Amino acid sequence: MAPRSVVKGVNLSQLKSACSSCSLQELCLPIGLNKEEIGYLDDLVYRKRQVKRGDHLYRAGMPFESLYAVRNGFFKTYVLYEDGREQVTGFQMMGEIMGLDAISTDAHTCHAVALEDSDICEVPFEKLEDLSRKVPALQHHFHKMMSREIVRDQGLMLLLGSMTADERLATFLLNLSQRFGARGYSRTEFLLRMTREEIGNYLGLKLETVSRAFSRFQDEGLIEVQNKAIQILDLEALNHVIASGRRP
Amino acid sequence: MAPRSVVKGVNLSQLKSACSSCSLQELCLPIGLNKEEIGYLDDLVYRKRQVKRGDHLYRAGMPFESLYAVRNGFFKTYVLYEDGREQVTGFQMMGEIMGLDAISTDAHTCHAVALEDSDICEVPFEKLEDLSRKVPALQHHFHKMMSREIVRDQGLMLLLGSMTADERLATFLLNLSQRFGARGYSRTEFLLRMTREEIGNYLGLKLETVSRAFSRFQDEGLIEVQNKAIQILDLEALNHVIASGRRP
DNA sequence: CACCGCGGTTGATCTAGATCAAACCGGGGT
DNA sequence: ACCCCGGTTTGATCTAGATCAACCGCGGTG
Repeated sequence: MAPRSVVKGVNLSQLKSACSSCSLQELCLPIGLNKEEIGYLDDLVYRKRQVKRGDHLYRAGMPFESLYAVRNGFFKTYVLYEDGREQVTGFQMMGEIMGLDAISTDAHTCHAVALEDSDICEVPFEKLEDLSRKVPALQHHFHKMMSREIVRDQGLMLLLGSMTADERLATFLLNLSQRFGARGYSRTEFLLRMTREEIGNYLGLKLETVSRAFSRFQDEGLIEVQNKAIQILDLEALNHVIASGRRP
Repeated sequence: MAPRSVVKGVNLSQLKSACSSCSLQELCLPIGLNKEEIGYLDDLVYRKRQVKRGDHLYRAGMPFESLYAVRNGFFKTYVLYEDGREQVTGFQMMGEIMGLDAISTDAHTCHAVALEDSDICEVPFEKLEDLSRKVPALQHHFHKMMSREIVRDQGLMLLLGSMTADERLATFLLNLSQRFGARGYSRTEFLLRMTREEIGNYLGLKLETVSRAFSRFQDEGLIEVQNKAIQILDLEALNHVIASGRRP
């Protein structure tokens, strides 16, 4: 109720740094909120929770109440269909939002599981809607977030619809590289938190095909793989694989 | 400015029928707006335009100002990538919304072309945001619409990532059937407004594969195809193709 | 310390769908 | 009536990736 809350354990500078370095990057960082408005946000994001590796943050069918922002760690979201088919719909890292799909039906349509010990912020959706009615900048930013998710999915469609295995994997690696880079981590060295099978499922490939593509890239000097540890040796060449690279 | 507008050429009952029968189905029909609120909407949807078959409603890169609701007709949206690759991202019919992807960048990311002479409603996005700040039901409904688009795209991912050609086509036909049905048209007889190539692109298949699948379905008595005219003879069997049907 | 088991790599084969090629069909224009 | 021409069907072949199968390596556990 109190419009601002300077108390409550989180002061402005902490929040600011929380924003830019992790959790609410997507939610609050890019918009020109004034201090008072940031105070609102402080009220909004009320529960910060830990999720252990392997634990589910939510499951399909659970009533939808909140969105979740990854503060730290790594998640996988996936859909399970009646006939047992599974589709990984995304891997979320620090600063990214989960649960947007659930708004449409008031129930989660996918499962979210932590691929490593992670911290999340719970964002009660009703509060977010209330607040975004009062803060146009927040409203607009939220709409952009949803729209960005749609664009992301459309990129995936192209990938799944018309790329070769090598192109898919190169796209995947470059996407991770870019996202790690944007968060201040190395663009060229990182750990894959997911298995080959999960990568394959996400990219519409079998795990053997993923493994072979990794090996091929390594043989050609594009990357260095050691299990989950990836080092990109030649970003340029990896980019080249995608555009007209490896198709006949 | 005027909160309600009983004048302006469109009275309530007309609007109502416009809603349920076509344009704003998705936008206004399902929510419990009161009369005054519907009056607002009347202000909002200000331009109704015709788009001739083959004409583009918008093109990628154009500045984003409005969403568009299909009142009548049939559209295709597609993305063109740098290297010339093309991905059809959807086919929109009466009552469906185009342009949600553009919010994220303030510019359209895809092209929209009419597959037959069509009527659309232009919905200025700024006005929609203004209004949805005043009308919570509208706000929530708009969020649901965006979310539904995300869920739809995730369904496409599963299709593209793990279905056989037959399953894809069956899914496609059943989806059309369901959408036509929901609009009061026949669930079992309709015209395909798009070419085999467009279907193939959408489903991640080549046109020959689409054609062959059509022929196979026809041979097996599931459907009757004559060029663009489709008649579904056995909905049940078509459903069966998808779930465990045609995979080894 | 030996064992187990999961995740990963690698090889050999198989196949759905792509590609190449030819013929067909139907509607609009001269 | 004829001829085009874009869209479609159908056949023959090719191939990327799936499938099947064997093996490796390492981290946890009795």
